[in-house]
Amino acid sequence: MADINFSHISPDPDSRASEGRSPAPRAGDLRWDIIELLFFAYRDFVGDADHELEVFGFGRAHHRVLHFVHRYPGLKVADLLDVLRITKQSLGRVLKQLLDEGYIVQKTGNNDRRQRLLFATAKGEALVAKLAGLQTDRINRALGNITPDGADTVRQFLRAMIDHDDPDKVLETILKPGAATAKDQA
Amino acid sequence: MADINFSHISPDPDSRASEGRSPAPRAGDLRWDIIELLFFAYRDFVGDADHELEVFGFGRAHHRVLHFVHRYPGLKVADLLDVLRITKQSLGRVLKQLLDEGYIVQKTGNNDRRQRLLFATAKGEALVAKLAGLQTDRINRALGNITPDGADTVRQFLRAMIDHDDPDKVLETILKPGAATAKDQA
DNA sequence: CAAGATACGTCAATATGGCTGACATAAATT
DNA sequence: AATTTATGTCAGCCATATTGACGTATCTTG
Repeated sequence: MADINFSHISPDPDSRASEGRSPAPRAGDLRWDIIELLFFAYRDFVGDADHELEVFGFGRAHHRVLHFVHRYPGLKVADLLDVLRITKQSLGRVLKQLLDEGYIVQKTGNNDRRQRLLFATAKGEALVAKLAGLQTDRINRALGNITPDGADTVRQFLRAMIDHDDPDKVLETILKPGAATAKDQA
Repeated sequence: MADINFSHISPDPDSRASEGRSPAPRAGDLRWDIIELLFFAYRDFVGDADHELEVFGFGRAHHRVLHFVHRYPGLKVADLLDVLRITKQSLGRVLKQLLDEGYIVQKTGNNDRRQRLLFATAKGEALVAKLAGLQTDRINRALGNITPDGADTVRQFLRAMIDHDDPDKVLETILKPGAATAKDQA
């Protein structure tokens, strides 16, 4: 049945450069290789969590909320909106579910009692750790043949891929120069 | 007004490891740093294209279709479904728009006349190149302070993040051992 | 050649997760 | 006291994904 051998679908002529044993790319060349690697890598990376989330009746949106609440305990709703870059209404639906089902709790702010500071419950911690575990396994596998210096290079690359203008507050802590994470700034 | 200084939202205790000046992570540690960097990096990476696509009334889905049709000219509909991992019905809408508006053309397969081989038109090529240009600019900026060997490390990492079991045919060409892209296998 | 499998297209209904606009309440600020 | 801020919520819209069913052209096979 005319077994498709894909000889006819190899990348087309204008992807001619920046490839092979990575010769220095000429100006104007497009980074098709890295563009595609990012697509597939991210697809499979989030796929790990997606499968597990289905079991709980949650989606990617719930994961993002739970992740940042876990990582930055006491996050305000407004901060969460900044980080996720979605509207209050979109967040509302997802957050309500996580609250109702006991993955997250709210505490009234001490200084400003209008604020609802968000915290993950034990149940929430357990789920987010499980999801991070799956993703960590993938990352560890991927870093398997890479030296510690190489891992730093990967971090440096990812960090530099992020917009640095007008960072929200969470992003600020992540991007603070030099450190691998915000923790080191405290 | 109680300026939020985020001292209270620094990453919580169980993210205590695998950080700093990347000490070798202990077993069981979670890669919170890379998980978050991937999230933000990918968000901004696709954001570049998203903004431009709005101008054309297209979404991310159109970009993905156009990208792979451009990169692998003569791609069959079935192959596209494999790569994108969406259903025929979902692809249908998006593909129809791209066909109707002249970004893609179909040609009946030579061997198998049931197949509709897909090709980008000049108009399609122009758009996809524009989008790849934006993303390439970001990648080049990110690789700015990284050596050629470091860039290879980044590629190696991204490649290793991808599922290698049951690869579809496009992925197969990308993952073929050693080479940076499929082109080198021809 | 007839039967069945395959490649593709499409209709209909549904879910998720975004969006805008409008409005309400409580608490802080001025 | 008036205003602004932080949050929540109602109502509706849109994009993109899903499943299931069905139709048609074409290739493969008994």
